[in-house]
Amino acid sequence: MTNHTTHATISVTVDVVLFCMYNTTLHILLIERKYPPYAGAWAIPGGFVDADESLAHAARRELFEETNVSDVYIEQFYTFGDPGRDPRRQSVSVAHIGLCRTPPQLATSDETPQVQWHPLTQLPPVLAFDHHQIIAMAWSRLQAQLESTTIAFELLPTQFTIADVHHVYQQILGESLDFATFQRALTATGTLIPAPDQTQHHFCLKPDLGAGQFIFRWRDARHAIA
Amino acid sequence: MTNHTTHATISVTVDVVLFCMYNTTLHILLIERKYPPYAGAWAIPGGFVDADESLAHAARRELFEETNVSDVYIEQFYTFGDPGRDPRRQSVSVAHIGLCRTPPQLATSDETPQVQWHPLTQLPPVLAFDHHQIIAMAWSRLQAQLESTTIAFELLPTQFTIADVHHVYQQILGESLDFATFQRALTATGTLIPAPDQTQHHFCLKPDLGAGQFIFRWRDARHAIA
DNA sequence: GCAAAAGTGTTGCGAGTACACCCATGT
DNA sequence: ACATGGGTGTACTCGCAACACTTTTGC
Repeated sequence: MTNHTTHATISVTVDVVLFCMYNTTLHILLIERKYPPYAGAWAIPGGFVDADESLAHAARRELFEETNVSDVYIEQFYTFGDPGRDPRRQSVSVAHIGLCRTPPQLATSDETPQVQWHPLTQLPPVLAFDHHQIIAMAWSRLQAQLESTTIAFELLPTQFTIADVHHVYQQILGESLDFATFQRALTATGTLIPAPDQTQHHFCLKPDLGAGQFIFRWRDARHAIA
Repeated sequence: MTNHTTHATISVTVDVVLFCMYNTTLHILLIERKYPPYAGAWAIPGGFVDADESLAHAARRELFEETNVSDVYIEQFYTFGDPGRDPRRQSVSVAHIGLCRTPPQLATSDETPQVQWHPLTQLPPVLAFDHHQIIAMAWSRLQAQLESTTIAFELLPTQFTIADVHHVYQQILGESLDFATFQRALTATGTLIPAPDQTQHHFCLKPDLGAGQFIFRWRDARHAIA
């Protein structure tokens, strides 16, 4: 912060690993690159940060421009800046996790001929840049946050059954969980309230939940993650 | 990643919140800024990323140039990029946690008239830029990692007693922990081995520990964090 | 329509476990 | 001062099974 000499010109980009429940399994959104480098390869959406724009805003904007997806939950999780990760120039990518509730309407643009959901367990063997690493880290971060945040509910409608939540947790963790125990642990968080205008069995999250108010205590889930 | 138009020129900087046990309590390293903006205010060390340099390398280099501290553990934790966080220009700061084992020899430079340890619980009321927020987030991340990583051992010599570890954990969490329970939980991780060339009561970490191999299971510690 | 089936939420129980607390011992 | 173990009582976890209720399905 005190260096007054000239410094390197580095591009600042944002990338988004967008998760969604699609056909009852966890998918992420990939686009096909039109131009080199990695022309024809699949990549996660992303692009340059504009002037006077926050990182989260840039992530949402690029996602919308390239895939027509809007209204998603966005959360930054890591920044990738190894020299050589972009063969053209030195570039730093602030990577984000994106979660959306129901598969939104996709649309291609001039720049992105293909936009498609891919099952998390069957990704294309080669991806552009270091995107394989970014996706792996996004998934692992998503798993780690299940215990302490309500992040999984961003993959569900605002009203949901406990069975829905159970299914999402199983998908993210990649293992099956005893339902009764899951249900107890979930209600024990004290963050669920019955959905107002719905038939039975539907709940929604308490509004204005602060950070750290959601504690999902489940010992064996922690075992499995580690 | 596909945008070929010109884009904003954004500075990429790194900042380091360097933790250290100093006089048996947890301190962080601050420098006094010499030039505007925030001339005279305290700040965490940091600066611009050079050409063909990784982010971690930049963090280590800036830390050394500004404070003469080297050989520290560095780990990235968040990137701050709100417009306006630097009044001069749009700038993105990739923030890092730094941990060092014993208070190293400090040295000022032309650019940094003052380099000093500050107790984490008594920071100067005003800090440069958004550094207060950065420090708060670094501390909270450090706490969260105690359960699942060996990060706390980076604050200790390579050989240590269990009481040393106990003390560090208490400092980071800001609360006292029952020693007997702590000792049992720590040895239960199976990651400690007796120190080779030392008198009794000294241990060191198992070498080549992989990620996820350290699980510190302690219910009430989790209670307190949340 | 009606009965069977499937889905959903809830409760009880028992075996095993984790934990806090205190103290004793050896080094 | 440090590491270690014992002992105890409490509280909790988890998986399994059973049950009540609703919605859907099939005939």
